[in-house]
Order: sequence, then C-alpha cells, then structure tokens
Amino acid sequence: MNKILTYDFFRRDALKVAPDLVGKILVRTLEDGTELRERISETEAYRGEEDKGCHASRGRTKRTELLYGESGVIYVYLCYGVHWLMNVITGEKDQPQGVLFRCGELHSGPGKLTKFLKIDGSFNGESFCGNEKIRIEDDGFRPDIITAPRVGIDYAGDYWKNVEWRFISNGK
DNA sequence: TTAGTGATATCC
DNA sequence: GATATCACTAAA
Repeated sequence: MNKILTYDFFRRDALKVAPDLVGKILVRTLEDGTELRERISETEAYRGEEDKGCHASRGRTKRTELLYGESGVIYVYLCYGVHWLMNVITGEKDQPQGVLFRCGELHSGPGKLTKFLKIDGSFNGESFCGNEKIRIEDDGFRPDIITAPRVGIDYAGDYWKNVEWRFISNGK
C-alpha cells in the first residue's frame, strides 16, 4: 500500500522537501472518480524573502500570503495568462517557502503538468493533507537526484539565478 | 525567435 | 485607471 504524504513531510525545509518529492506520485481524483497519476520528475525550491526568484521576495502581499502560511497548502499561480503553475508550501509558518512542481515523468513543463492533472486557480489555497481531489503518494521509489540551476528567473540576479535548487530525477 | 495571454503589483 | 512584469508554451 502506498503511503500518502502528510503535513509532517511538508513541514520540513523546502530544500529537503523538494528533492524528496522527486519520484513521488501525484494522484488527482476527478469528479467522476477517475484517478490521474503522474510521477514527479522535477521540482524547484523557492525559499525566503531574500531569494530573488521567490514571489515573496517582493514583500508579503495578498498573492504571496499563502507562501507564509500552512505547510502542505497548494499555491497555484497563473503565469503569462495561460499556464497554471502548481507549488506546495513547505517549512515552518511565517517562512515564505515553496516547491514548484516543474514536470512529471510523462509531461515536461509545469504548464503541461497542471493541464494534464486539470489543476486550475480553484486549487489555490487547497491542501495536500486530507484532500479528496489531490494527494501525493510514496511507493518507495527512490530515484537518483541531479541538481541544477533553476530556470526562467534570469531577472533574479547572478547568485540566485545560479543556485542549484532544481532537482531532477535521472529516471533510475 | 517571437507572439500571445491575463492576474498582480506598481505607478500615476 | 494605466502600465509593466512574469516560475511558459506553441508556432515558425
């Protein structure tokens, strides 16, 4: 029986949660009971107000308020008016941390992942803990993790642009 | 390489 | 109210 990840898993530091999430399985249950499954193959950590790539670096606002909140909460963000990007909040309360689900085994790209799983803005503020619609399972799979600089944040400056907070499964 | 897209934040 | 910005994708 697969283990379902709970609050304690997400409450740790984003830099611990992000690599641990790689290889886990996202399970999305639709209205009609259909289950969509996809193994996570890539995540990125966003951590703290000093992280220029993190939304919270520009201050605590209505949008980023969630980042400061409860671990295990889903933060969905509409990017470029087209793509829903899904994050999960990690770390202790009042620390703006999150992990972005960057891509799954079957779909590369965060926009495609959320499209496949039928995630949209209505999931903003939902939680992975005790949620019937979406959860994350651990089937014991432990891939080797490759780290790399995050992508898409050229504006964040040389240091934050190059820090290796991107975690990729090598598929083994 | 570039266009498209819309919510959010910031500037009047 | 108006403009600038963006953790992207698809088309060319």
